[in-house]
Amino acid sequence: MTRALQILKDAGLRKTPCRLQMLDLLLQEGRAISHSEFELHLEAIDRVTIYRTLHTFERKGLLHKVIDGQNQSKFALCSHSCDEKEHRDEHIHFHCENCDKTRCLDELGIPEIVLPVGYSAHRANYMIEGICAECVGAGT
Amino acid sequence: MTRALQILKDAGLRKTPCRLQMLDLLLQEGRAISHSEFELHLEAIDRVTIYRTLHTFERKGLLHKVIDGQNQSKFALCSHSCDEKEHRDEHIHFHCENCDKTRCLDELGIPEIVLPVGYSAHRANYMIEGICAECVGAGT
DNA sequence: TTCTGAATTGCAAAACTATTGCATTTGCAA
DNA sequence: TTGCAAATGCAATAGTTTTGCAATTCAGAA
Repeated sequence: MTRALQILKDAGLRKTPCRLQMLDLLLQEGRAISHSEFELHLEAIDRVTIYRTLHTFERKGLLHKVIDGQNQSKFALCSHSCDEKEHRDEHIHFHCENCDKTRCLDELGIPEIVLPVGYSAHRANYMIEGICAECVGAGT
Repeated sequence: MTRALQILKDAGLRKTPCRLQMLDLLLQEGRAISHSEFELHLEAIDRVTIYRTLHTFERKGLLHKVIDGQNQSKFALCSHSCDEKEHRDEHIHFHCENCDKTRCLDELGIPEIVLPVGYSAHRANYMIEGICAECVGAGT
């Protein structure tokens, strides 16, 4: 059984071509992917279905939305224990200004901050923009 | 001379009603403001002019774009030495889930991170979501 | 103060991005 | 194999941002 199929089963979701292709792309690329990029890779699939699948995956805790600086939502596979009830995404994201790819730096936790009195935190988001390892030294 | 007028002069920009009103709102609120919120407050001004003014201000180093947790762009006055050439915005942003307002926590610097080998950072963005001091204890 | 050119604005239209409704198709368990 | 809820495709709608262009406005020079 493929990895994608296993993910769908674990989430209690039906196996459909759209879902399998989207998971395959995410697994293959290992980074956050935008709706428009899915659209390019899944030619036979309707735009709307991709939107709906993204929402379904997010709701089931399979994906988390990544905010990059460009007003574009991207989605990355949750690496560990996310599910319908509890959604944790406490790592740093990196957006490359050269190739525009966004990656989760799963190994880097977000440093805690002491907030001013009166503020209480639920969630934190740490985004770094720069040049990624693939682009460094590769010219522009 | 009003504060807003001084800002425009320093930036070498012409005085126009739209610009003055936008700066006044930013100065008065002391937080990041979205395009749609500007639109509500500046009734006689065209949407497109607001978009263009935001771009102009950003380019001149008067504003920095803040991405809140909903992937909505908001704009906040740069507090110190930003200009056309150098743009620094190295502080934490806080987005209140209750009132939806976004503030710059100017006094809180962004903790530095040691990136994996090969990555180089230009800019960092640290966003905290939670409940702000005004909303805590005020019920929902 | 008046004039003039460049900057700025408003309006219309286009380009994107995202959502909704509904009829049809599909996956899966009984 | 069949039935039905889930998922999809298509059309339409809603929302956001950008672009082109003509008209207006600002600020410095005369």
